[in-house]
Amino acid sequence: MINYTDKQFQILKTAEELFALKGFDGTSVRDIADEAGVNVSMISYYFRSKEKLMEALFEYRMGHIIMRVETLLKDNLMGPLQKVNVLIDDHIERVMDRQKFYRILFCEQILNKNPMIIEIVNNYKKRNIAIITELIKDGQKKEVFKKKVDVVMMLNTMIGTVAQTMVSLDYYKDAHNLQDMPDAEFATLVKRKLSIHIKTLFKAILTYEA
Amino acid sequence: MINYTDKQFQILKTAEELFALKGFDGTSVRDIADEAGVNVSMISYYFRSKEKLMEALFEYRMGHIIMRVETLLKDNLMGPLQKVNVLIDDHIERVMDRQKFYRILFCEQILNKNPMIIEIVNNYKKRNIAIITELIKDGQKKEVFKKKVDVVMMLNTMIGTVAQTMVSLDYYKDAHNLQDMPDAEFATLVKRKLSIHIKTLFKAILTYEA
Amino acid sequence: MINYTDKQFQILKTAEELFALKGFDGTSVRDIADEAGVNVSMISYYFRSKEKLMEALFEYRMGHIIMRVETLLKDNLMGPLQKVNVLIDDHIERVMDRQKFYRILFCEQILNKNPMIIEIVNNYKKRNIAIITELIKDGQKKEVFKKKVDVVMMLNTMIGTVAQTMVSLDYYKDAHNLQDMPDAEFATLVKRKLSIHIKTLFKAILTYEA
Amino acid sequence: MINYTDKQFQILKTAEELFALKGFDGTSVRDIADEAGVNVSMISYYFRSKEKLMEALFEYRMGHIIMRVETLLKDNLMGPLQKVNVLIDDHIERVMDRQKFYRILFCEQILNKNPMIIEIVNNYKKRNIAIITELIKDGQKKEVFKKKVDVVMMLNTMIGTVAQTMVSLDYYKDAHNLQDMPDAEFATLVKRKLSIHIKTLFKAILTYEA
DNA sequence: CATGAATGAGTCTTCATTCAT
DNA sequence: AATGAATGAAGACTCATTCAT
Repeated sequence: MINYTDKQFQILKTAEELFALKGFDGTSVRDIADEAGVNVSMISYYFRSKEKLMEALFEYRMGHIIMRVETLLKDNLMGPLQKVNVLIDDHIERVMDRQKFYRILFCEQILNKNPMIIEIVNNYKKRNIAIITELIKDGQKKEVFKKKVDVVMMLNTMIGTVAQTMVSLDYYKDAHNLQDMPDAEFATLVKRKLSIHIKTLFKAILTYEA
Repeated sequence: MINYTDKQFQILKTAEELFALKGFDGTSVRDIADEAGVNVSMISYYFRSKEKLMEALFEYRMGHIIMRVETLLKDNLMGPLQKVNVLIDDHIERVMDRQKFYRILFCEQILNKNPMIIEIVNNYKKRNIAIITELIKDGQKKEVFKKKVDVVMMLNTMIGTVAQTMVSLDYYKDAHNLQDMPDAEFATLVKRKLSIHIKTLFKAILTYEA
Repeated sequence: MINYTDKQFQILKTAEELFALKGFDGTSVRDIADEAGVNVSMISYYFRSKEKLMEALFEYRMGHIIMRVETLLKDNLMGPLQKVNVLIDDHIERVMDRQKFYRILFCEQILNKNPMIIEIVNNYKKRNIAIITELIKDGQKKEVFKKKVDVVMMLNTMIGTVAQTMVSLDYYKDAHNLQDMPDAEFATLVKRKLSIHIKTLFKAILTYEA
Repeated sequence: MINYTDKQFQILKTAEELFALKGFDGTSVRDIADEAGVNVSMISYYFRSKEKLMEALFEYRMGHIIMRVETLLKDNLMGPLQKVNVLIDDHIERVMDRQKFYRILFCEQILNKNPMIIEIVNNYKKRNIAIITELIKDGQKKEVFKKKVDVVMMLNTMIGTVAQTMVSLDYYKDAHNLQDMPDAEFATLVKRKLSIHIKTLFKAILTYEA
């Protein structure tokens, strides 16, 4: 994990903002430099190229994410379902709190142009699947979970539902006339809705007999 | 619905291909022209601008989509759950068969730069919600569905799960060592998996008492 | 003098309008075609090229002008000063009534890119000088005009004053709060002002002893 | 008043040259760049756009002009007519010495497309009228000038005569077989002719009783 | 005779990057 | 270490004209 100076971090943050807003190709290094209040040449100087800047952003954000997940499941006091629920909340929390970055992530995943980023994303996915698989096997052994569970689909539902909810936030706000609700309150509302919804889904897949 | 000449359609198709692959801003009109085997100026000539080309693509694809949905639910022989299942299969079918277009759609939805496209998408979403809401009310009246159903979340799950599955296809293929499976067969496999998965989820939300 | 069909004349008229408004290079053949309600290819078809269209316009307008001047001075009942005054009024009338064309003419004269047009203009100027010189010599013989008269400067004053007045019309209207005066009335007003002004100037140069 | 670097000034000068020769729309930024010996992108880099380059040129030249006029009339030793004469000579000098710029100015005035330039020109005109009006009122108070004077027409005559003379220089040279006269000498000749001519005109309008 | 489709050269501008300092 | 100037390549788009029908 590289330690960035204030200026470097400022660039990174601005890049995240603009990439999320206008896409990688829709954002010029000049845009970033202007918005960040630094000279254009600084970007090449610090990050080598626009592409490497993007990769630096991914490394920075993904690094932080992975570290958080690690410790979460070592707890021995929680049951399997409880752990799954924690995982769900953790994911919701993470995505909703880092919406800008996740917008970039989803876009990049769709286009999958940059192989370096694809690899980062795939590694992350692999880890997640491994962890969840482990968890579920444990739950099956303890006979809390049913035998046939499609982990990949389950994850796709979690990730996809949260993503789709995130990109529809504006629409949701408009549709429910919540324009005046404070952002923080609205975020909490959505998170709670998501949490209940996905937990219900997962419980259905994992525990009920079809 | 405009009738396109062969050449115009060729451009439209190529644009879809490249936009899906490299994004709107990552694709130059020259790329499209070269790939489509036409002169660069033809694009401006036929579609006025790169942006209008994109919009033309959206109008073309969305027009076709909307027409299909319309007739689907007028059938009176099917029960509410059956209709929901038909809707799910229709959505899966549509997205998986038009992956390129849906990649563009998801990207645009994330970035939401072009207001004209946002409107098209929102209208589509509004229609879908209206249709499903109608369907569910009918099911509730007939006492097949439970009382409290969050339609928006349900749709987000359907759309999100399919989307997430689509963008993970490569990963999925690799993870399951299915590189040698013929594309058509693989597509059928994924569609079936998705169908079962989402139907299970929906049945749980709609019918089981929590 | 070529006889133009309705369509050809329509093009010619539209070209005059647009050349006067946006200059030759600022006007595209497509602009002209659209405004004239004809197909783009018609312009090349009828006039060979954009440049030839301009030349056709000049031939058409200049031809008409020359014809009018010709007969004006054969009258034997008018004295020399009276004839000069008629010439002044004729010039004012012509320029003010064909402002669009004269805008093009002045611009082309300033830039003098097209040699063919320069020649047309120079021929016209030569004729004017010849006629006036003749007139003045006659006046000098009759001892109505003083001996030393700079014909070229005199003409420059007439042409220049009218031109400068024409291009300043908008400013003039604004400066004198005449925005509400009907166009025809305003035109008459300006013409009268110009007429008196230039006649006064010419009388001073031609008759008074300095 | 911006201070331009050598390179920027070189571009400005070349632009003036080419705009005067081929008009604004007839001159491409590539023309300017090539002629000025700089990279094409430098023009956008320094001046933002071709249009802004034109405006920069106008600001530069008009700024210099206005500064000169300012001090001219504060002199208390000259009489009103003398001051008018100084003004005439100043105008002649200015236009003849900056022919290129004034060609552009006249063209722009004719087409009046760029509102920013129109404003600059109108302001200049307003100032001139104000100054001259002041001068003439003074002359009337001192009973050197007659009561009724049309200041606007007077200015139109001065400006128009000089302009018309300038654009006819080539013709004039040819007509009088002065092709061999050195440029400087020819310029002096024309300036003197113009000076005498316009002073005569103005004296007639201002002092003689009609 | 008249025209809609088509084109390649050209338009201005912006791009990410490099260079000299 | 940091930066303002500079650049060539590429961006989308418009141009006047031609050609097949």
